[in-house]
Amino acid sequence: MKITSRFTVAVHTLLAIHTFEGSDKTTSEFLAASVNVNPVVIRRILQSLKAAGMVEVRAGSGGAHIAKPLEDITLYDVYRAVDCVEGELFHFHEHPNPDCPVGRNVHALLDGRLAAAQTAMENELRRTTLKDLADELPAA
Amino acid sequence: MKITSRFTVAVHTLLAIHTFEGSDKTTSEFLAASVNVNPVVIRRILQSLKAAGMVEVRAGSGGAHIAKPLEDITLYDVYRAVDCVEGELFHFHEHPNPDCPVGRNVHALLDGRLAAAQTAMENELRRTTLKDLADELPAA
DNA sequence: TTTCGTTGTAATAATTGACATTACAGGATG
DNA sequence: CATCCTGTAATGTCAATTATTACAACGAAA
Repeated sequence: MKITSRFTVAVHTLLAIHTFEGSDKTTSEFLAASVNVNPVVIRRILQSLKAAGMVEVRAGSGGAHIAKPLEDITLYDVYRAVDCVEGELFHFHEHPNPDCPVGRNVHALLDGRLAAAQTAMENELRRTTLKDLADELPAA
Repeated sequence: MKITSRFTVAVHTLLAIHTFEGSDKTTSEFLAASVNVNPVVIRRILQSLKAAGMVEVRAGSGGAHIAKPLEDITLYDVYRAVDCVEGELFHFHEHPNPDCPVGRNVHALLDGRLAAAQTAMENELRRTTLKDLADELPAA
């Protein structure tokens, strides 16, 4: 099982807007060409990013723009914005047998550990900002 | 997107074998009753655990047994054994536009960071052994 | 104000993976 | 050899992802 590509597509999209706004009209179609997905996919992701206050999208005239300094957007923020993982990363089998001492307790035993693992991953995503990435991009 | 429940089912299964072998015949059907899944699911997971040297399963006579000290089995080992995540946790969009400076470079920019996040999660799983869990189980 | 390019969003389909379930051949043991 | 089991293939269902078409609403410019 993999985390949906919405996440990497969203990061890609933000970097592309940053790179091209000013020189090009960053429409969903333009962005879709860089990412190589359907423009509708980009529009939906832009909606999520807009809801998170990261971009501004103009309805009629077209074009998306960065609405927040890149150094204030971490990979974790994007990950959250596009909702890659609803709630828990690990999937529990729902109905262990309550009449079994193991079944009755697995959930409690594991929950904390699994949450810690997920948090460790998420904290690692917090360490990178989009500015870090933009700075490493060769000049357009 | 969630990581398959095979992982938590496998941990549950190992703990159940540990708890009941000696007092009960730990057949796939018996274990399935504790976890509350189909016995075939258990048999398939037992195959993975056997391949990883964690259990021994007897073909004709029935019953699974722990084949390795619980303190030598970490959550990470189980996670690996059942192959929750084939390779990379994060899913990349496969064909970004190579003619775009962003498309050409996103992969390289992100790969290291995403791998670090995944590793952080996996390292956290290494911190818990099945013995830790078994010790916290109320006596059968 | 009409036109034109874009966004926002619904509807639909294709694809994929998980999990359940049935079925049965082939061990092991009394 | 009769009886439990395991090992595994085949099939079905369900949910989530992504692609794609279609179109109403919107904004700016002619």
